[in-house]
Amino acid sequence: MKNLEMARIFNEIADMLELQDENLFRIRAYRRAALNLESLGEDLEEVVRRDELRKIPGIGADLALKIKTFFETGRVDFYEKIKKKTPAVLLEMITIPGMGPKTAKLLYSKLKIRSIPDLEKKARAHKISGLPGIKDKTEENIIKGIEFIKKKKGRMLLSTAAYAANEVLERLKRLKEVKKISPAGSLRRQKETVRDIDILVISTKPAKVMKTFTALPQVKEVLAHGPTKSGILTKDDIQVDVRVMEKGSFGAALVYFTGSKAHNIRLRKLAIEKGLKVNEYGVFKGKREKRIAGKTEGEVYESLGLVYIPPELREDQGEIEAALEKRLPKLLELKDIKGDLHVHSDWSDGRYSIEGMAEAARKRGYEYIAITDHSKGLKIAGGLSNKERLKQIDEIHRINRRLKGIKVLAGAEVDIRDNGSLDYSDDILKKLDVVIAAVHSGFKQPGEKLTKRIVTAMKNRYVDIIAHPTGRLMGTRDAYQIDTEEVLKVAKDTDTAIEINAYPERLDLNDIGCRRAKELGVLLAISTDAHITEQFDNMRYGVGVARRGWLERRDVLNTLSWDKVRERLKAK
DNA sequence: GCCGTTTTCGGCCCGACTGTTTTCAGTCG
Repeated sequence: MKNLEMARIFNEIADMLELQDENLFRIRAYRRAALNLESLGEDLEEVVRRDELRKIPGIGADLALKIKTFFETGRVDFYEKIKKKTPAVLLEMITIPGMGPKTAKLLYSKLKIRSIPDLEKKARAHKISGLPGIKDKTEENIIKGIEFIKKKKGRMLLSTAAYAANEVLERLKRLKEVKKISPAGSLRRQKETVRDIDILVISTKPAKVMKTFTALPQVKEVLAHGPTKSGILTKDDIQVDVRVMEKGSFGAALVYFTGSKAHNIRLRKLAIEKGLKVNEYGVFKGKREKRIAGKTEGEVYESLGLVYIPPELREDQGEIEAALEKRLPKLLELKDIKGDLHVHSDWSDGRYSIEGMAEAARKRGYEYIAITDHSKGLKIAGGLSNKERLKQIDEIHRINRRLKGIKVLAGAEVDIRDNGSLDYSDDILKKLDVVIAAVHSGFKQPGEKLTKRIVTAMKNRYVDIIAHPTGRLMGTRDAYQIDTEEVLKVAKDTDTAIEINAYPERLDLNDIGCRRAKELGVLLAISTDAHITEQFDNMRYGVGVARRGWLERRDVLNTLSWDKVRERLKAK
């Protein structure tokens, strides 16, 4: 898939045009196109082949031609040309927080900056202060900015952000001046990774809130401290921004701070078409700017002729059109989940007994779990031999007779071997209630081979679910190069469910894949892959992915009750 | 550079904070 590469090129073109002081809207066009390529559900090359590039929002005649040429020749001439003209150091300089194209160009031309270390050296030697419009403070900020990018870790996992946000929320909630508080931003949209944490506070005493926030014990550095908006860096180098508003603006502010940016832009355009104006304070009408909405999010959407759009959909990926036509999906909710179909016990690499896991699941209100310990080939994870597997099946049957209030399915996470065959023979597989097949080796094999292994596994009549289909571990390992489209199509044909693995590092299948799966009529199973009881909590991240993928209850296998899920699994 | 049931040309989202000014440009989200 070259989708991301194409997006990167467009983003880089936008950066370079910005350095050339180009028309802002032309720059925005490149960025918008890049964003839409990043979130494209299918292989861009397929779209080229069908000659449907211009159906992608933000791709017009010019960009379509650039994409087409890129696939034909492997290069984009305009990109190569502009790149030659732009000093590479300028592109690096604008990644420093607080430094935009104007400052970067000024420093470059006046001081002949050659590299970031060179810039740092000159800043520390006070060569920068004294240039037009620049004094000591700016110089200090440049040094700080360079230090920041040196240690910058990029985006954090959603789970990390949720934890950090909660620590700040809990602290601020204790203030009597805080009337309402809500996380916003990509955290609220349940994006798989988050850059920084946005929090909205409703209070009539913003100064007090700002003062408390910037003095919290977890603060390492105050990045900004204004009357209603402040930003801090925590001791874990996580940026948290808090904005205080009055209660009549709560809904409008929450829409604004939740984003995404693309979604907000669409809302504001829609408002203009209706003679309205939207900002974080509300929706305003007429010359006298009378506020007609703002208190709740529902009110804001309604005033624009839309039904309420859940945060997870706010990406300008068709949700606005769907809301206009009142055909938004009724998204899956955590409470719809009736059980967990991928759970490990101490028979393989889990920490707790089968009963221990079952008991914890029952307490969560689940009707069932599937114990799916590893198969014999995965020795490192304590995979079960044929004999042990049969013994475990008997044991699970015994436990079921004893246990009240929850059912345990006898399952297995069966290794897909190098040739696509499975790690147990059919006469063992058929004794299991649920068979999950997964790739645990050969991650670097060519895409065709990996795809073929998974496809072959799905064609086995006993395989019910494919676990973590792309194998990615965010921050550690990229997705392997499988042909997702092919996998999904075969999943549909063979009536195999695809897993949404809810491990925060995995979230695999991801949101984009889920949406495509739904379009193709593929059933998903959201599973925690829990190795300890606490990991059952990760279900909410899996549900987050599903919601971002527009999934409804009927699209997810484990929303079915015990009887139905058993029937469904047998039917394959 | 994109886009169109008011437009194929002329629009294109909106505001806070900072550092430098003395009314605002630059940057960010």
